[in-house]
Amino acid sequence: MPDARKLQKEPPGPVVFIIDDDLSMREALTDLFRSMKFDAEAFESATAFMETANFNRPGCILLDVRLPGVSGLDFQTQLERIGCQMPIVFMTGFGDIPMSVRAMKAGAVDFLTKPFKDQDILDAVAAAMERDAARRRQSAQSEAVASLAGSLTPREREVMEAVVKGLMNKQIAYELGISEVTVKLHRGNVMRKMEVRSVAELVRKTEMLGEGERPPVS
Amino acid sequence: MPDARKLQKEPPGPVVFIIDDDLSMREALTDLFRSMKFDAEAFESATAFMETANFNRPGCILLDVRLPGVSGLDFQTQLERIGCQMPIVFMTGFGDIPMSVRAMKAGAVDFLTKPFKDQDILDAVAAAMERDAARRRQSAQSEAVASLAGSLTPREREVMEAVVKGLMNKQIAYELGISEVTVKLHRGNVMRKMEVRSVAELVRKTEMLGEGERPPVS
DNA sequence: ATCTAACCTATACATAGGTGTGGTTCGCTG
DNA sequence: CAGCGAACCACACCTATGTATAGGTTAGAT
Repeated sequence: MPDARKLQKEPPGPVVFIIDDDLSMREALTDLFRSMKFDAEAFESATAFMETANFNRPGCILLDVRLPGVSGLDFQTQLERIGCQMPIVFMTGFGDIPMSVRAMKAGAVDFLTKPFKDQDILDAVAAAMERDAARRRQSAQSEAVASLAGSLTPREREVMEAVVKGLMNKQIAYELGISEVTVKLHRGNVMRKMEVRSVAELVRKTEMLGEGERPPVS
Repeated sequence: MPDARKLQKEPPGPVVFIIDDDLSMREALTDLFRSMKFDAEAFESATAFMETANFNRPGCILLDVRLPGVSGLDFQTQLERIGCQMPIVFMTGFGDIPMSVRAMKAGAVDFLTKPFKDQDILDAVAAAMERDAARRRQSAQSEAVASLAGSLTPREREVMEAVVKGLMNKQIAYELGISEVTVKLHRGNVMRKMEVRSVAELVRKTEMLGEGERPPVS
């Protein structure tokens, strides 16, 4: 991750990224959200957003379906693929049902038809922020665990997996072809490095490992 | 559960419940699904469905949005409230975007606009069946665990909770105000009744307890 | 060549967990 | 009241786990 420093320095306040080709809409929305507690940044196109925005910030995206270049729906797919998990609220003046259904199936928070009331978009953004915060909590937890697990040696990892499977030391020893004392040694290291003091805690921590991750890019 | 016997006797094949006030549509869909591997049952209205259908069967619901009496969307809410978790595929000839979004947010599998191609509804139903099967697997597992846990005495349950928290026997003994030997006794009973042979397994089983349930009705 | 990390082993002791036998008490129910 | 199940305790015995000490080998880095 080459831009880790940049991410660290970002302000923690949630931001609303507005992507719409209509200038007056961008201004209206920017004003609206700044009048609330939120940061707001507006972009004219998907490419402008991709070039400028830091999409690892806490926040959400307000996305117009009809954009110059790629459509909002395709852009949603694109964001998904590069690992941007920011919740998306769609807006459209000329939409149809299949479009909205596709967006919702792909995980959109809401799909608003223009014109909408201020309250509608505020509610949608609130829901999106809530979803983002939840995902972020989950993700932070699982990264913390992954970081601990990263300090394990390969052997310790094997032992840990066997322990959470419920195997006894002697079984682990047999399976790995080593002596029971060595298993105890590794096991002790695992407990220390994973910062747990019981098998129960260890099981719960390891269960968070296969969940919150999404490889950034390839 | 007064109708448990009835549920047991139902055939296991997945069924498509079709709810549409248009007779020709009902017939066409019934024929279509019967020509595939599915059972199909058609209803003219939501009330007819509620009176006749066994909605604990594996299957899904094809629901027209515009119905005599309650709307399809309200009916969705209603089903949710009474604990019917069958996946719903909406169909409509006269829908709008907010309608489809509301349905999708409430968990609908799909929202098709009439006229649709056979393949569209077949795909949607396949997805719905898949979702139902997944939910059913999950639910069956968690019921099996709940059943095991149901055979525990109150004290054994307390001990189990303490064990999965990672407490040691002596801590459990202190917290419950009993001796350590008694804790061991209860603990042994817990392991036997829950059909596990390690704390790791026990933790995993208990983690399935607060998930798959939904009280049928009040 | 030396150092280090990762891996392995052994002995020894301490603590934790599991099982069995036997017995007490209480409250409920036939 | 007798029987039963739940909950409790104790003693004894065994197994499993944890920790510490004191080593050993190997592969890769300095």
